[in-house]
Amino acid sequence: MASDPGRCILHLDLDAFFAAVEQRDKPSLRGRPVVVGGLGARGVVSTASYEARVFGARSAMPMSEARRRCPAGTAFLSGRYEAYRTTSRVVMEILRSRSPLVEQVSVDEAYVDLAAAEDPPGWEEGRLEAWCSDLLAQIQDATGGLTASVGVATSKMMAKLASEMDKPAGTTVVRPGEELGVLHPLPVRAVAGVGPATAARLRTFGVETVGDLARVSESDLVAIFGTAQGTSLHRLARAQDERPVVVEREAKSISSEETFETDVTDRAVLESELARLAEGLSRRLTGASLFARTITVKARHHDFSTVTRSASLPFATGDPAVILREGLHLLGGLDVSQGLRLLGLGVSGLTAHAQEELALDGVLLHPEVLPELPDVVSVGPGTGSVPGLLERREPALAGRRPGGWSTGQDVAHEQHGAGWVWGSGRGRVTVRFEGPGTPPGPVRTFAADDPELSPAPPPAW
DNA sequence: TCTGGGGTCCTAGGACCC
DNA sequence: TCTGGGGTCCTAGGACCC
Repeated sequence: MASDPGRCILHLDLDAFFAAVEQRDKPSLRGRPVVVGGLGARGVVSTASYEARVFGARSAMPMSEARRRCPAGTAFLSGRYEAYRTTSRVVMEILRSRSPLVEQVSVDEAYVDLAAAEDPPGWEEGRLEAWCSDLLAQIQDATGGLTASVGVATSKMMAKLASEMDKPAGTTVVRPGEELGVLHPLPVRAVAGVGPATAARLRTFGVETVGDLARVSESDLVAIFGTAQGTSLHRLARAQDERPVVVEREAKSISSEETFETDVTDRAVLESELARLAEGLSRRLTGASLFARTITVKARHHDFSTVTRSASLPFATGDPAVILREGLHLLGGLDVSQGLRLLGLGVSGLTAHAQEELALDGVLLHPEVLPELPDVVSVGPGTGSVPGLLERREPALAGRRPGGWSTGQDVAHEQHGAGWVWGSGRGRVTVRFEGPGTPPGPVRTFAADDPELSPAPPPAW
């Protein structure tokens, strides 16, 4: 059976979300191409506004290429993630007010189980569409004009595909029984879990569309792709997708990484960076009341080849010094002579309780004696357990941290009021004075260290 | 100035235990 | 002891998603 008419799932996707928030908060950008993403040498595009997409700018595209494609007058902004999160929360609350079963997939995307709603809209022609249009109007009203696209269908996969069919600000309903007619003409990439690699492999078998895929036997798919992916492909090609809407999932890993502006060969710099990453991870673990047993170091070489090295501790920890020492140990085993373009640190094997003691041969060993064991790190306060690291750290990072002002950032000036950073460099920063409530004002340039200029929180929504 | 950052899931081989 | 097999944990890498 391709569909269960008892299930009714809505997928909502905020249109060009980051760029739309920027255009909302900066009236001078409305109607103009806006690209949000990394502005450094190695940045990529997070979101391009629809005006920028006309010129070919796309998510995940190198920023350098987006700059080549887009005309003068395009705004290239680094993100204001606080503002995006704030607006996201507003939208998710609206969804949760409509049904208790809301699965937030990302900052701009969510599934809603409409069958679980207090007053389910049902499949009736017209009524469901009106329900969706009311939802979109409520979102637009509460967010200062942001638009979203929604799809409603009997499964997550079909709902997501439906939401993509009429963007932006569209509503598409795939009613029970209509699934295969919609699904089969689409390219295989439409199936959840089919990316470039799988699509290329399927193409070698002459499979281009989902309809083609549905004609391949399950045993052939399992032989080619393995049990999990093979059976999944077979089912999804028939629109059989029972995945439930899951309100909350427990985190399995936490990681943090940085791509350097230029490749780094200096181990002192890498170790300082690792310390910074370890401290950040520790803070996030503490914030989530979690502890981790496995530490993973990730390194991307100059040629973009990527390796990971991981090690599991006999106990769970949240201590930055423990995470760092294990990370340093793993990093020590890597060849960095050709230079690293990226260094990352991650933790997994998360548990809610610290277990900083371990049973070995029936004897309980406490952290204090762990240093005597090979390959087991010490437990000590802060980064003090790595001699000299803090001292080395600041000079090593001097001149490397971005510092200063980032384009798009919200600021306040004592005389001129609220604005945002239009551009910066050479010790100067240019600010445009405007906000969601105030029309485009003047552009003024200040010294980057002007004491009257300070970072400001994003406008509230 | 090619290629971010945060995740999830799966596979495969080896260790180790029963 | 010519020798099998299941289960689980660990590590490394790959594919995919937003």
